[in-house]
Amino acid sequence: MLFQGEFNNAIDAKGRASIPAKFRDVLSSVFGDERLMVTQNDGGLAAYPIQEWEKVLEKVKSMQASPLKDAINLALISPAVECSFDKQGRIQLSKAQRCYAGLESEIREIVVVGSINKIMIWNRAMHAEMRKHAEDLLKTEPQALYNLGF
Amino acid sequence: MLFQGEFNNAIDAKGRASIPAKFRDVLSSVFGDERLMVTQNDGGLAAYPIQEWEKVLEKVKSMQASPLKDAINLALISPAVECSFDKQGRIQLSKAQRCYAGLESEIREIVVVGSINKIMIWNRAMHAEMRKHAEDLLKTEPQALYNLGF
DNA sequence: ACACGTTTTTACACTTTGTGGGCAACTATA
DNA sequence: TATAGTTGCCCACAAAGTGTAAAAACGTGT
Repeated sequence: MLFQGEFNNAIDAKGRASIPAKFRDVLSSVFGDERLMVTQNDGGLAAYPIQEWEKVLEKVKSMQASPLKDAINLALISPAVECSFDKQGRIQLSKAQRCYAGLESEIREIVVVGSINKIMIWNRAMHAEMRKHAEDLLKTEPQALYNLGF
Repeated sequence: MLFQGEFNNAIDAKGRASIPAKFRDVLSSVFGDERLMVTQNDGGLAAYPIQEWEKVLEKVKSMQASPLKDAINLALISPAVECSFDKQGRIQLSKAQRCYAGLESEIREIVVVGSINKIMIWNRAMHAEMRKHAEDLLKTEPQALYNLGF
């Protein structure tokens, strides 16, 4: 369990998103490298430790050519940008990234979510909606949840 | 029957929730480990002994991909954070957790409820309403209750 | 009902983290 | 070459989290 938990942080007018200190600690202690590869996925931004990103890249490279591989390259690999932290623990998101993730100028509220080997960044309102949908789905499956031990 | 009973405890201004000593005793005597994984569920917070959480995780991991699995990851797994006790028997809840559970700054009153293999934490007012709804439902099923021996 | 030990709450001081703003260097454009 | 926009760096303040101590509340057994 590397990255875990949800954090209600902010993005400032310049597009700098602050990342929880916990996550930075994981980066430097586990990976020894505070850089992140930030790409766009599923309406939000996904930030991978460089090491993890390399692993993903290898796997994609070894796929044989197919429309799926092309789509992965186009939608996930190409948009990825390397980011590092400023002294206040923030990463600078590009305009394209903010645009994709619905983080336009006035919006300050984001959620930073640990997701095992990567860090997700969402517009907070969007994330709340996704969570609501997820919870509605869970409510229709009480038995399944019980069986899983929840 | 591991965790059992309701306790009207408090959460302080910094978001530290005190957990009944009884539950801590169960943690150290049964599990030999006082850490908890605290996640968000159903409007409150659910705290699992690490051992129990691992079991749940294994089961979820072994599910095949599906919308239900995605919902579980989004709503239950990702928000989970490991907590341990301070010297006064309290756990620090994150801002996001308090926000989710309706435990904003001024609210001090919580209920800590034992629920077999996990500990639930609720805003006390919210819990009172849920209980009321539950009781209303029970009134519509007197025969079922009688058959159960109540 | 009382005294004792345990548990819970309150209070305060201190550290860390997060946020906003200013300034200068750099880029791209016209 | 001027201009506007972007990026990085720095500082300072505010908010949040951590730790400790002591008071208050609670429960137990006598």
